[in-house]
Amino acid sequence: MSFNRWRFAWSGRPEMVDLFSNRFESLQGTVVGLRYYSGGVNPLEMVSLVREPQNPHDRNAVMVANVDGRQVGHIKKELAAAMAFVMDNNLAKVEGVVPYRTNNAFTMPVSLSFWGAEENRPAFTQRMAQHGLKFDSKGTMSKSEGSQGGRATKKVVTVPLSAEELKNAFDTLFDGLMESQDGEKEAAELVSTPLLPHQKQALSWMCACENSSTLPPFWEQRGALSLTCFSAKDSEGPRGPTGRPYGPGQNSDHHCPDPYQLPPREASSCAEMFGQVVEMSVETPQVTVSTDVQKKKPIVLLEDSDFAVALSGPTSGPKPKNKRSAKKTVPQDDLDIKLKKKKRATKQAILSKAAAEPCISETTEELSTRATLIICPLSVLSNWLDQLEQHVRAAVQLDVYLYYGPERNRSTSFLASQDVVLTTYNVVSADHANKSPLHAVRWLRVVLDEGHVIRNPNTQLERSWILSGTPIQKGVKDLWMLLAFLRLKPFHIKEWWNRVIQRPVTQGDRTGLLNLQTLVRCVTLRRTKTSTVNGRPLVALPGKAVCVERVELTWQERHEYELARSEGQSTVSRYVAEGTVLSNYADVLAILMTLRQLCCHPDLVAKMSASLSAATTPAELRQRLVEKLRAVLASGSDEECCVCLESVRLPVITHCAHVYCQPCIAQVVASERETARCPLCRSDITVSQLVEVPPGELERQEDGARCERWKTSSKVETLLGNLLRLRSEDPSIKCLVVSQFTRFLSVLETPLREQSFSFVRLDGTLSQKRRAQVIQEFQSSAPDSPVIMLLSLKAGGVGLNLTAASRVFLMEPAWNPAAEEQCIDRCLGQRREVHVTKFIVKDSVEENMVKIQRRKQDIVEKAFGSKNRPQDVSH
DNA sequence: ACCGCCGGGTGCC
DNA sequence: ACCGCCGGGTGCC
Repeated sequence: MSFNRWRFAWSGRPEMVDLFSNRFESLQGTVVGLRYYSGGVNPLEMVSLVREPQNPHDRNAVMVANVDGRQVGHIKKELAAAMAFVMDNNLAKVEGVVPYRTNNAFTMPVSLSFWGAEENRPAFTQRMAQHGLKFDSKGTMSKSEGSQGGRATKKVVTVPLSAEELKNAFDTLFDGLMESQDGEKEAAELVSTPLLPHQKQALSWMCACENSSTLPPFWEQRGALSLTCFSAKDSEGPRGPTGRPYGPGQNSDHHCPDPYQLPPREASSCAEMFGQVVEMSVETPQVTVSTDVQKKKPIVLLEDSDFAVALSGPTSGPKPKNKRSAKKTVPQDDLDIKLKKKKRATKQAILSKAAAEPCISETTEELSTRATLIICPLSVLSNWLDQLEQHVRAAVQLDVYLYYGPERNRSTSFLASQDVVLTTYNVVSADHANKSPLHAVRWLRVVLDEGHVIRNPNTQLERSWILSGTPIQKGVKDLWMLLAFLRLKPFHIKEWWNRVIQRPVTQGDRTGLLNLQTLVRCVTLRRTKTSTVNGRPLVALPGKAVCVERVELTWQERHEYELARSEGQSTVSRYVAEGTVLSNYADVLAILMTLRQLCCHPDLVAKMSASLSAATTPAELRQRLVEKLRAVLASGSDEECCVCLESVRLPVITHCAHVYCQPCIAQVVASERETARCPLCRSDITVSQLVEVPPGELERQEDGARCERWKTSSKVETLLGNLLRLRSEDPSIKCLVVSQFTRFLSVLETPLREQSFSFVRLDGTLSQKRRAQVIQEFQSSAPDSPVIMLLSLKAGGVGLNLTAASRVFLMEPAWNPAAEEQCIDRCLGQRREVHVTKFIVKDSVEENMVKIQRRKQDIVEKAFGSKNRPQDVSH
C-alpha cells in the first residue's frame, strides 16, 4: 500500500476506535448459568458482554455471548451489579476473554478488561470500589471474586510497533498472497477464450473458496497464531432444550435470544466463516517511486461451477433452475477494468460464502436464484458487457441483463431468471430508497466491482466477491466495510473487528497487526502485473513506445522565459543565502510554476503581486495570500496537499504561504497539543489564520483570461504539427492530449476548432455523469466520433478506460512521474501498441523536473516524519 | 456442584 | 434444642 493511503492508519487519532481506548483494569469474574445455554467457548476465546436491562430476574443482568453471538451465560450477579452501572453510564466498555476452562460444567471464569476514556477513570474506580472491587497500583484486582486471579491475567508485555514498522507492515500487507497455490482449473466450455495459467490458478482458488466447507488455514491454525480468541465452531453444539424453558413472563427482547427459538445449527457452523479477497494488481509504494514503475494489469475471473448442489443448505431455498452449466470466465487479457487509480492501483476481489442467517431468513420472502449480480461503477459497465460478449462462446445463450435506465425490468422473477444481472452502484442506491427488486432476490453470487465504494452492505447473499484495486483508502477501517459486506464471521460485527484488529492496530500492537495480516492473507488473492506463476510473468504487456520531442522556444518566448528565470533565480539565491528556502517553499514552487507555464503558453501565467514580505498591513497580507492561492488554483496545476498527498481539495493558504486542503490542515492543527506548526516550514499556524479564496473570484479570473486575443506558442505548434501529420496518415487515429494545466487545455481548444478536429475534453470539473458520456463518445468507433481527448492529468478517477487512443501526447513533464505512467496505462488496451510523445522544452526547467521532484518528495517526507512521531514534535 | 447454601430433621454415648 | 450436627434438596440472571 502506498505511503499516503496508509497515512491515517498509523498517525493515530483519526482512526482511533473511539474514546474507549485506555485500559482501566482487568479482573476476573465468573460466568454462571452455563447449563441453560448452548453457546460454547474454548479456552482463550473472546466473549462479548451484553447488558440485559430487561432481564426479569435482575435488572443488572449482563449476558455473556461467544463469537458466534450465542449466549454462554450470565455474569455473576454481584459483579454484574457493578458492571451494569459502568456499562449503562458509558464509563467503560468491557471485553471478556475466557482464560481457561475448569472442569466445572456450571460456571466458567472470564477475564474482563475495562476500556474507557481517561476522564472516566476516577468514576469507574470509585464505582467498582463501592462494589468491593478494588484495584491496586499495579492494576491487578484485589479482593473478592478473584480467588484464582493469578492464573487469569497473564499480562503480555509487548513492545509497541513504531510508526515506521507499521507503515512497512501495511505496505506489505497485500504482498505475497497466494504464493503456493498450485491447483489449476480449466474454464468452462462456454468460455471461448483459453485461460492463461494464472487464470486457471485463480479460478481453481475461487472455486475452492465457493465450494469449500472446510476452514481456511486461518481458522485451523488459530491456536498457533495469535488469533486464538475465536471459536470457529460450537464445539459442544446446541444443548437442546434440556434446561428449563423461559417462564411465561419472559419478554422477547431481542438482545436476549431465546435459544429454543433458533433452528438447529448445521453441524459445522464454521463453514459459514469463510471469505477470500482477490487482489488483482499491484502498486509500488510511492515512497520508492522509480523509473521502473510496475505494470498494472487488472484481472478478473468469475466462475460458476456446479457447486450449487453441493452447497444447498437449509436456507438456500430452491436450487438450480436447470442443469445448464452457466460458466462465465472473463480472462484478464481484455478485461480492462480501470480502477480508481490514485497513485497506484491494486485490484482485489473478496469472496465469502455468506452465512445462513437464521434470524433474517425467516423475515424476508425472497426469490432464490442461481443468478450472479454484478454491481460496478457506471464507467465500467460497458467493459463488463464487452467482456461477457467477447469471451462467451457465441453458440451459448447466456442471459445477461443490464439492469439500468428508466425502463429497466423490475420484475423479480425476471431478474431471478437471468444468469447475470449487471447494474451500477447508483442504481442500487436509487432503488434502495424504494423497494428494490434487487434486494428481493436472493442471489447466488454478488460481485462488487470497485467494491471499496460500498457503504451499506445489506444484501443477502450466498456468496459474494469484491473486486477492488484500493481496498484501503484511508485506513484499516475501510476493510471493515468489505468484511461486513462479506459477512466474514465474526468480523462483520463491529465489536470483534474493533477488538481484534482495529484498536490493536491503531495502538501499534503487534498482535493486532498479526491478526490483520493473517486475516488478509486468508481471504485475499492478489494479482499484480509483475506477479509470476511458476517463475514466469503473468502478462506480457504490449509495448508502449515513449519518445521525447524537444521543443525550441521562439526568440520572443525565450526572452520572456529568461526574464522570469533570472528574476526567480535571484529570489531563490537570496533564500538560499538567508537559509530560508524551506519557509519560502511556496514561493520557490510558484517560481518554478511560472517557468513551467511559460514553457507551455504565456497565457497560463497568472499575474502575481510581489513577495509576501512586502505586505505591511494584515489586510494587505491577506490580499496577497488570496492572490497567491488563486494563482496556484487558476493554473489548473496538480498542486498536492502535502498532508494527504492528493490534489488539494477546499484549498486554504497559511500565513506562511503554504497551500493545503482545509480539512487536512485543520486536522494537523487539532492534533498538535500546544501550538500547531506548518508541516512544511514549521511556522506557527492557527485555523483562524487560514485564508480561503472568496467564492466567485476564481471564475472572474478565468473570464478575464478568455477576453484576450488568442495567440499560439511553440509547444502548441509542435502539438498541432503532430496532430495534423497523424490525421493525414490515418484520420481515425485517436489521441490523448494530456496536461496538468486545465487552462492549457482551454488554450488548445482554439486551434483544434480552427483545424476542425473533433475533440472532447475531460477534466476534474466534469460531473460523473458527463464524464462517463465523454468517455463513451471518445471510445466510440463511429466515423464522426471525436479523435482527440483533452485530458487533465488529474482527472483520472474510477474506471477511466481510454483504450480507443493509440497516441498520447504529454504536454509537459509532471512532478510525479507515476501520475504520467498511470495516465498512459489507462489507454493501454491490450491489443495495440501505444505511442507516447513527451514534449520537453529545451534548456528549461522542464529538463530538470525529475530532479526537482525528488527534492520535493524528500521535504514532504521529512515533514511527515516529524509529524507522525510524537516524540519528535518538540524537535 | 467432588462445591456452598438453605432449611428440616434431629439430638448422650 | 433460643444450639450444633447431619444429610437431602438444590443451583444464573
